[in-house]
Amino acid sequence: MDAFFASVEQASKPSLRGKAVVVGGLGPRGVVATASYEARVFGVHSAMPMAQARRLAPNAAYLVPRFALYRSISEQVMGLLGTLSPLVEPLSLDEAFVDLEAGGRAWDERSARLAGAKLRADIRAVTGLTGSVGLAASKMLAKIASEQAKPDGLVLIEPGTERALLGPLSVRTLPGVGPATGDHLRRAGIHTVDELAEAGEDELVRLLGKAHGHALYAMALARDERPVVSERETKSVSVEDTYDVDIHDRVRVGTEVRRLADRCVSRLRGAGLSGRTIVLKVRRYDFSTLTRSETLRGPTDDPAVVREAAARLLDSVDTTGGVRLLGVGVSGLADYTQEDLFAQAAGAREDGPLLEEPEAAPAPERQAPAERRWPAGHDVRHAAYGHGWVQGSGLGRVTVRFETPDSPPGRVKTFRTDDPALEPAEPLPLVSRRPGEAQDGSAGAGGGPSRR
DNA sequence: TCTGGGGTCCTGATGCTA
DNA sequence: TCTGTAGCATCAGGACCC
Repeated sequence: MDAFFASVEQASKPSLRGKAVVVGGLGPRGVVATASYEARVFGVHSAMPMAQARRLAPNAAYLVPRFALYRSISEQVMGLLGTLSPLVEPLSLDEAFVDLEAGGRAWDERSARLAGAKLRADIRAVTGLTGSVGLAASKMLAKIASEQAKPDGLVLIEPGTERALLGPLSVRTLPGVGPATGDHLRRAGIHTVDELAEAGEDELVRLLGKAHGHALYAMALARDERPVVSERETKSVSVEDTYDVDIHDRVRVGTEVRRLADRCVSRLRGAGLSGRTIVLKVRRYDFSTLTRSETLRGPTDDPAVVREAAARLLDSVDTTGGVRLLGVGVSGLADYTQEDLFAQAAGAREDGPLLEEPEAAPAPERQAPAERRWPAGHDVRHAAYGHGWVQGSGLGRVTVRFETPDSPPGRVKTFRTDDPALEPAEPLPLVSRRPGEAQDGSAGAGGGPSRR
């Protein structure tokens, strides 16, 4: 999907269509999750600090992500992919590989193109959004093709042309080559995929280590035999919070770690999992990050056990100077719990039950005391004016634009934050459905094989 | 007012055990 | 019984991805 989060926001808010939209954390330490193509013109891109984005594009709309909405749209799109093949490998909410051969939907260039074009039309019909399709003989090449296809396009890499196409591209084009590896290779005089291939396997292994060296050499020769895997087991579950202001108080650090442990266990249990290894993550005031872990005798999903382990790990960490981030994770997962953990839990169990927290609970320092919160971009309903979304709030006022996905751009009104006529609302569907129409979007989808 | 959150995979050091 | 070693598990950190 193209600029997925920002596109969803533009589809649901007519006044933002064609405008620069930036979705991400709005706190002092937020970063950009997605920028619309209009915002990218100003140099705004993913992972950029929000403060920098605001300097570059002061007039853009800044919105917080609405993951529940994105997830529901993602499910519609994945449903469409599922009609193409039993082998669909989601990479994220907005990306997936599809093995079209396994679905019997494509057998040559023409049928593949047809399938890809139909898929793009179906995505647009069902979600109102644009998606790009990369068609190729391997996952690596399909991924590169889809990057080239964005936005709103389709690119097919013909068999036999792969090496000629890859050769002149930057090594950074290859999946798995990030800033560090890119720098490493540049210092060795390797800039392009051709130069990577010329360097030879032994040299790449020497430079980058065994696994990365072999893998990169194979990719440079356009060799990628990795299959599309539809079922992937979760390997770890973790939660972390970055605090608006560094925490110096050791007692407070302990409280936050317990809270994170509970949230982590909550997620673990929600997934029906338990785990053996507890991991504590601490990012200090100077951005240095350290992790400490402890492996138990058996898997647990007991909040008291995880809390205790996290507290023990915290004991071994120096937090003087302050911490900006804390995280708790569990790995070594199993889909059962070992009841035989009495010895470990004996001292901890009296700590009481899991403190359930709502998913979007704000960290305490972000929470305005006893005031209703109106996050930018979230939907609201007003008794007199109908459906709208929060354009901004502060100083006891909230500004709302009244419009819906299929209305023209709407008018703006400002209310007191405690106005009883105003209440939070569920997002509306991006594409209005006619009576009797299928909700799952599978009607008419018969797409074809494309790799993604 | 630089630098989120949730993941995966790899590497090297270290210690245990057969 | 002692010693050397191969292999494995654990731990910490780093790179990468979306």
